[in-house]
Amino acid sequence: MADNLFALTRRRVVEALSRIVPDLPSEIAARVEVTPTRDPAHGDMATNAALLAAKPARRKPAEIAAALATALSGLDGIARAVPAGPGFVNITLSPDALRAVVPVVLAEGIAFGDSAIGHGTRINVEYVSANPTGPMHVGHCRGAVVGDALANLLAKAGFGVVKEYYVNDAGAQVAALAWVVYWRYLQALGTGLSEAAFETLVPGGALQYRGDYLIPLGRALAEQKADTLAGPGLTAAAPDLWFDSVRDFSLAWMLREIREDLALLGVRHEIFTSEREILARGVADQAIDRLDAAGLLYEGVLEPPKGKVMADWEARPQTLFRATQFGDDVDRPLRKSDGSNTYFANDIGYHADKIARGADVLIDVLGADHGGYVSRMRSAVAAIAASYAASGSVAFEAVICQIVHVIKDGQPVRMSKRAGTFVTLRDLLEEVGRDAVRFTMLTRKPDAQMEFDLDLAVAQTRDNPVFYVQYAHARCRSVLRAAAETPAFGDVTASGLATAGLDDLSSEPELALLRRLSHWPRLVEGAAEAREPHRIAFYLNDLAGDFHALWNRGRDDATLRFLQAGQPDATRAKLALVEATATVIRSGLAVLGVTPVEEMR
RNA sequence: GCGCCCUUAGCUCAGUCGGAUAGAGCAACAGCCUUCUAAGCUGUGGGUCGGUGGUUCGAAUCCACCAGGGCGCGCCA
Repeated sequence: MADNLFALTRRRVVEALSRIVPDLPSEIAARVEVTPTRDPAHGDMATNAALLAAKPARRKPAEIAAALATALSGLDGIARAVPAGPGFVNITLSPDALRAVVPVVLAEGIAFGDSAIGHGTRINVEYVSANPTGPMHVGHCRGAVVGDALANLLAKAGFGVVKEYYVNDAGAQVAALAWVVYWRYLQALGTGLSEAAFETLVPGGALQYRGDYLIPLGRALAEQKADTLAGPGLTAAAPDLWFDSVRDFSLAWMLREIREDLALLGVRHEIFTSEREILARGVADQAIDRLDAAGLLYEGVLEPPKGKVMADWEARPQTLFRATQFGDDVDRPLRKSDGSNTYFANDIGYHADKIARGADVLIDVLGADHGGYVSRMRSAVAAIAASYAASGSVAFEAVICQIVHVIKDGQPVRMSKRAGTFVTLRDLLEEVGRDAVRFTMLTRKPDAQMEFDLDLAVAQTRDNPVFYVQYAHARCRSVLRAAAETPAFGDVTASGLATAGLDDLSSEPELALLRRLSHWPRLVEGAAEAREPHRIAFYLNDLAGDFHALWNRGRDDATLRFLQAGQPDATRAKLALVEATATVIRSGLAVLGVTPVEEMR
């Protein structure tokens, strides 16, 4: 039996259909679907094949459906196939065909559901990429979890995945960071300089990043360097004396903090790419030169944005990239008026680097505030792929993560450091724990705003999906532990149960659970193609629901309890189902990066 | 003003490249512990899928326009 009942059945449907409609166009055949039915009265699966074939065949859908139903009815594992509605064919599988999923799951373990639809296509998933100027906060967290789960999901679906973090360590923000840390350093030394006086020295005339979190950096720097970076009398020294070392010290510190936060969240990037390094290696310049050589750059003047007040706007010639040739609304500037690169220009270099390292698809997981950036990056990737990719083309995709509103006691939490309400990722982790954070962040479509209810995330109730799914897994493990104590039940490990006879599994709630398990490979493929890891969380919630329902039916009907004293064969069949359920839950939790719970007491 | 995203039950949200009578949880009401975990389960009620047109065998889904919410709009990242 194939891993994926739906894929197998689909092949059979297409085969039968092509006999009924001999000159079936291949593009029609490609659109044939075999889907789970919404209504159990419609059987296990339905196909739209006859509806699709009707037009090219110039025959009535019902007529083709009838023929298709007849053809399918005789096949092994199909108990019944009947035409229905406007031209569907409803398929009811034999119980044996449903049961066959169990030994497959037990043999494959959490690898069950692995798919080959990715065909090894190399996908680079870039996520988090928080600026190393401050601690990670709740906003970064969603992108981190979504990106990580998406990467896991794509890997499970057979893509060759690279998880990457882009460190923006070259811009003006990093310079601003260095200035603040230097100020904290002088303070730690006990400078007599006033903050106002110091600010007159700062480029731009004002300190940024005023949060207390930089005070420890100043202290550490003071311990490490004593007063060697300060001017006479603990005043500010000339920047060329201290700037590089303070900047490097600060970057290293912040990046270490970020990596620690990510580790606590269970996120592990394979590659950290430094913007400074991209610049130092000349990657950005080279990418821009190639765009220039391709005739895609010019000096021009952009129209002022309409409907937005820009007090200091004036017409200026700039180096522009012809993004409009690739579908963007407007051409985009690559150089600031001081001649340095825009963020976009450097990012072109970075994306060129990702392509040069070998990627067929680039996915950027971005916050909602970067939504306006997508069209220009897509244009740039299309333009540079021609000269960096062996195939000459690379797809660029963006997964946009909307804002997270934190709710506590039914009220929105105001993000305020002064008020002591938490803002950082670390606080969130301490409050609800890693698994709850990850799972909860994945219970919404990425591009929909979400409310993160702190109380719900740790609640031990049905409406908390984290708990509900974990509870189902714990119950599975509990039964298996109990079974292991009765020698008459035999070997109740996964491998021991893989050979169990399953004929006893015939009640409706058991069949419903089998059906759900059989959906898993199909669900993985759909979620991966749609880049929607939240579907995994919803599936697990449904699967847990089927299991809890079966569990409770055992209260009314003793024959549905998993452990049947004196009936080792029936018990082993049920235990195999329990083990398979636990395994698929673990398979899904692994994608989400959530640890399964063995016991809840 | 322009672009992108969103609008589904009282609330929070699913809804499979267009598929059958639009689903789940919460809240409300009625039931289920002599039992492998009642931290759970079962049932009932609840909908002009923001609005109006269009495309077709079929639209919550695709297209156009409109209303409401979010994000963005040269030298920030």
